[in-house]
Amino acid sequence: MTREGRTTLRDVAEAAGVSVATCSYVLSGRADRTTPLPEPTRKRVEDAARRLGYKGNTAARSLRRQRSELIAIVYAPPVSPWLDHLTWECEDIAAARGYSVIGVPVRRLDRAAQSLRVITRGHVDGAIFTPVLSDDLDLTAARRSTRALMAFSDSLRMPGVDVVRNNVRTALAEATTYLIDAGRERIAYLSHTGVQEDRYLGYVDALEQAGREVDPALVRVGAASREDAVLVVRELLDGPNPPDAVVSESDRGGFAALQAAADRGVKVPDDLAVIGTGNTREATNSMPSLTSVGMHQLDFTEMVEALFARIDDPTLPARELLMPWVLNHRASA
Amino acid sequence: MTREGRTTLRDVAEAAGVSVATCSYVLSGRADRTTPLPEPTRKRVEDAARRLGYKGNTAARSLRRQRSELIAIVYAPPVSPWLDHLTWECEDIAAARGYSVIGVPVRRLDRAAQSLRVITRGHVDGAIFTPVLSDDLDLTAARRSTRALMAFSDSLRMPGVDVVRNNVRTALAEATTYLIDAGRERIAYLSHTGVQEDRYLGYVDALEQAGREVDPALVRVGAASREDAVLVVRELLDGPNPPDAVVSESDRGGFAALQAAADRGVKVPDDLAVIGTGNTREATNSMPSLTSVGMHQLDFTEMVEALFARIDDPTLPARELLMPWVLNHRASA
DNA sequence: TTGTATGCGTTATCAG
DNA sequence: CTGATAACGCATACAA
Repeated sequence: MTREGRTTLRDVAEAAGVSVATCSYVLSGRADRTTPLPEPTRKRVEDAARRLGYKGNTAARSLRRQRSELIAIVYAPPVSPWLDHLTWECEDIAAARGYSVIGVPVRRLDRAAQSLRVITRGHVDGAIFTPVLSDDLDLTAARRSTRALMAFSDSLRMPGVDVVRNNVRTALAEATTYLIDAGRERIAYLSHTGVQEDRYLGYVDALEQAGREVDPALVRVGAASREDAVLVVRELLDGPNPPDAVVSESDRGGFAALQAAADRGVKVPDDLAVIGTGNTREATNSMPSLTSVGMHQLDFTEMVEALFARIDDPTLPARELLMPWVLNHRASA
Repeated sequence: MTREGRTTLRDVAEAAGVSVATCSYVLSGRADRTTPLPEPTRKRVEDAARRLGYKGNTAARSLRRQRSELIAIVYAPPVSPWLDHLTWECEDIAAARGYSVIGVPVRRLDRAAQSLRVITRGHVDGAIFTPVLSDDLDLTAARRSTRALMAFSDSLRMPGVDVVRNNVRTALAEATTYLIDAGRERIAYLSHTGVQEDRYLGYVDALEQAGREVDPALVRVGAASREDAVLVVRELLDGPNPPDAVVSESDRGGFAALQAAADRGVKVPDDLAVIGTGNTREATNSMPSLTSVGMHQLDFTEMVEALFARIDDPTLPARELLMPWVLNHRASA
């Protein structure tokens, strides 16, 4: 042990009676070299490494190799099942390639630079920016510091970064239009944090196209959690002019609306139609099941593969992946 | 730009016409040196850095300084509001000290080593292991590789790692006993993933102390998501011998029980008492509000401070923090 | 006040 | 088949 108790490669080398170069070769150097296996010494090294509990040092390794074998998922709390799903699909694919995945929470935009240091100064080989953030953050620094960048965004267009288009705006317009066509008169909009501009605009688009005005009293900013959102919807329902439909920016808000309706004895979908966003798996199981705008089914494989393709070869032309959102009809609307 | 487009300190030095040492001094070296400020050149360096978009390189810096200014929160999906809360409290305190926080998801225990490489081989200055994981993972490697380790666990006892005791087992026993004393006959237990052994044991303890047997039919492993849990509870309620009380390992499960009861027209708490675990903020807002076992209020400040104290001085004696769980009475039981 | 030299732990290159 | 040796990018002690 050299300094602070951490076992270094030199410790292993001394214990095994060989050079550090040899240790590095047998321990980390892929056996892809011409020489197959130096059987006799190999075991000595491996034993020594195990005995000393050698774990390697990522900082040194990635400094030398210019690779960290790490990818990051950048997200804005609160967390969601959607994020969970994305994370585990990433992890599965990453694990198969020897990569690990970390999450990078960005809570406050004014502090984003600090949170993103892992990306901008660190050595993350690739990063995925989830929906809201892709549009609110300046990704130039991140792009220069990583081999690959993937962003969920319908507007972003940046050389060298792959992007996932969700056509959120048109999808929410479609959902709203569906409600209009079904004869709903007072369609409320339940937003999340106020930043998901695109989704809200889809709602506005549909109203305008139908020659209606946006009623500010029907547009509510829900809180982060489901139970908080319930309060908001209850308030709506208790008001003088309750809505006969709710479009929510998230499934979470959709469930909240269902729950608030149940609390107040409002029948869904007869008295209140509810449409969520995200099309999470839970939408199928709620009572009643939740009509939801979103990907028909969650599958990020293609996206993650594309990320790794670019990690392997950053000169690849920027791709534009389509993961279209559709209106998934269920019982609530 | 030296190699692949990343601006290095040398680039800045050349552009500014000074040495790298000087650049390092003005850009990163805390001005704690005796000399206050070399005003004239300083600006030149800073300008050059900005112009070239210099961002530094964590790998090199932490290799040299033996510090990464990074702390990790290790968790097992699914994510929860609890985790969100912990994360942002960490982030607040961390930001004030120039640190960033990352999340490390550990989905599969058999792949934990891979996921934890960031901790064991990487340069994370400190790590927080959240409840379930603290007991299922071998933390020795992690301890040797970080300056500070904090674990939520009632059983763990490891030199050099600080630990948060929650007395989960006795707390869940207390909750169950409360139900027994209230005359509940068939108390179901809704578990999460089957691994939260301690919580379940609390339930068992209480039953045994009351001279009752555990009815396997009343112990259900709920799914990860809320809507899945609803299905489980509905099934219970539809069974031949429905429970008159539910103890859930999480608030999520508690909400699910409330919802299932509403679906089935079962009155809470008259026909069915419900107690959740975690005492999340949402428990106050549900309808009816959810009685929940957990910290009276979520406040991780002391814990995070302790983590940083150990980062500053790893030789500190291991601390044992108490964040006692109590039964928070509300309308559902 | 600024520059030179050295090393952090690892891997890649190239001799022996 | 193994071992010197030289970087990777940065920060510090020390010399100028």
